Amino acid sequence: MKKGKVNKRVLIYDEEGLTKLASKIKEVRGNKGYTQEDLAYESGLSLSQVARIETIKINPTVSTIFKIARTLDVQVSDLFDFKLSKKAK
Amino acid sequence: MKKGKVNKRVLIYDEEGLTKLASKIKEVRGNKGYTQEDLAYESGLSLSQVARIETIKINPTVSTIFKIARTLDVQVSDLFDFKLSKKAK
DNA sequence: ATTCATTATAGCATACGTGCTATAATTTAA
DNA sequence: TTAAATTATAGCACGTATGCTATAATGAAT
Repeated sequence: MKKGKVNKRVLIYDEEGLTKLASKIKEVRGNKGYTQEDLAYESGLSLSQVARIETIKINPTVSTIFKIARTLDVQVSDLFDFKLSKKAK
Repeated sequence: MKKGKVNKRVLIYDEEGLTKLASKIKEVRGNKGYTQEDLAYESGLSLSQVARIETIKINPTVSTIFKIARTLDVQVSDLFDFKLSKKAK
């Protein structure tokens, strides 16, 4: 055991889902002819945040995704229109 | 794009979307015969977190929703199967 | 009313999501 | 190539999502 802190928190970071979500957002944004800056400005999000989401650097909150969906004028479910692999049991 | 207008820091908390998401999760969880504790245990989330989501106390991250979807064995898009009102422009 | 199960609330510590400002890297246009 | 547009990265401050532990409220069962 390492010295110092012991209880390291297991972080919730679903790489598969975040990767697929990022692809969806990029896809829809591109299809609408929006730049990251367009999306950021119209949604009220920061440009850095949009970039971080699309490059899978963070695990955004659902309200952030709601803002993106509203701005891109798609259903939220459209941004989650992919399948996750089954969890291990 | 448009510049010169500073983005005001606004709390990101989409009450409408979070309320509908909470309803969906409760609905699906109930239909599967899961208690909050079942869902928490199997997903690896804390019971308090599940309760906070269902009572709309927090704005969860998407990875948290991915865990719930996997545990309830539904598509993520099923948990977002609702419409948001159009954004004001 | 009394148990039992389930759901909701509360306080704390800590990791991290987010906005902001800058800068770098990459892509596109000329 | 050069310049411009677009995307990506980085560090900081602040608020919050999350786990944990515990307790309280609610509901169901008759």
